[in-house]
Amino acid sequence: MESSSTEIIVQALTKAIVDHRLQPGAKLAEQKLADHFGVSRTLVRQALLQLSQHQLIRLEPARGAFVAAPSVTEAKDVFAVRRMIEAEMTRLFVRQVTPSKIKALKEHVLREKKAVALKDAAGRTELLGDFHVRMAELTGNDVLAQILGQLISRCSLITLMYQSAHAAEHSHAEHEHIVEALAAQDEARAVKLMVLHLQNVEEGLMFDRGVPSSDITSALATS
Amino acid sequence: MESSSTEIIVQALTKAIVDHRLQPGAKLAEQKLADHFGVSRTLVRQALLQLSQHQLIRLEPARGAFVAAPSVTEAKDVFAVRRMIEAEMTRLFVRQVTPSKIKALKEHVLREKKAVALKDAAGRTELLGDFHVRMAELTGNDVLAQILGQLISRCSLITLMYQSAHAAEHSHAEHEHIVEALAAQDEARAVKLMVLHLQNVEEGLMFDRGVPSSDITSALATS
DNA sequence: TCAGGCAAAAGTGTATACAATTTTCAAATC
DNA sequence: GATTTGAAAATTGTATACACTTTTGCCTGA
Repeated sequence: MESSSTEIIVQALTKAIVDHRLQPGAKLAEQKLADHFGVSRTLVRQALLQLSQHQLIRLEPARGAFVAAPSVTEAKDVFAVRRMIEAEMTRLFVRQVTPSKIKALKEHVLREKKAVALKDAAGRTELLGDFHVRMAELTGNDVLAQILGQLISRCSLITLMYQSAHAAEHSHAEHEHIVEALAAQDEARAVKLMVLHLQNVEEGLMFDRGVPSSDITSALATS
Repeated sequence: MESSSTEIIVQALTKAIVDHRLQPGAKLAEQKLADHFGVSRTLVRQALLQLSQHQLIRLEPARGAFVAAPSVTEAKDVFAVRRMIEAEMTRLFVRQVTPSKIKALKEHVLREKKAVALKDAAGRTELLGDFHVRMAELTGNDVLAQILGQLISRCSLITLMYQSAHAAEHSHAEHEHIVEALAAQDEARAVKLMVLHLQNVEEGLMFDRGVPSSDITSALATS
């Protein structure tokens, strides 16, 4: 079990969903995916089961798999949990900061800068999320990194549904400031900046704009 | 998809693992489970895949499924994350506390008292964990409840591997004190008690005692 | 007695077959 | 023209078949 074929399908679909190539509400038919990946439906179903546990798709009994369309409530809940975890994570990070850890974060922020400069929307969103996961990994707590990774991938979907075009550049600048505070071992400032950063990201989302019904979206996409 | 047969198998195996009827390291052969539940291996495999994502079992390629045996490092990581989340959760709870929420928690603590009195070890462990999930649910943040639920079920496995016989009663008393602080809307005290409680639980675990190798355990268990 | 090796048995990984349900779409009815 | 109906097509849910890997256990030879 735990074959790598299944893992490849999960990765590919995750990327397609997070990159917004598959719109929220889109149907994922098993046989079509099986043909595309050159495997049987068995492996596709394994992959879909995993994706549903990651909350990236929704499985409706006897109807199939659909790309998830997180509700505004769910979006706010995810961000609330992220603030809880990341505020404490930031404290933990400051307490055990080392030059090499700061170096690792600075290198990551540099990659972000390049992605922003290149107007690479998909890669940018991914890197902006990875900053937080990288921080978690650097604390040495694997469970923390895993839990946060889950939340971030759910955020990606939310972000891509609701985020305005210009909000992303803000995030990058805020990451830079957070790293500075971490380097200075200024716990209070680092925590404050992190919480503020997450609030900014959440507030930058346009929850007021009408969320397109998934069915309508699909209809328009195929017409 | 998402049939209820699979869900039944997941529930049954989860309970068996958390209740310690299946020891860490025990092999879960697909055909035996299929026979036991009266279904084909297909559904068993779906269930095992889910359990592996919940970290309750380990899947080894071409070798099969084994009940997870969390390492000491992983145990400490899980508790560290729980402290992060639950400290903030307690703050959130106090800020939006209502009489009916306190009532709900008090009723839960009462059920704990009964389980402790009855020396019902399995039900006791379950209820002690559920206290924290119930708190999360009462904050109205479903994502929080879901994430914490995951961590708690991992803790159950850890607790059952390492917890001393007498540590459980402490937890119950501490839950009572936490509820009192919540009812008094004393945020600082509630948070302090919660963090202390989690530290006590973790320190009550006997990490120093030799962790039996899973294979040896199985061998001795069947002899 | 014990280590090594080989064949049989058991178990997992993937594909396919078939049953059950949903979707589609055209014909019939109002 | 809109709505209902019903059969065909498509799709999902579950079981089974088969290839491949691992485990088991006996047999051999030192």
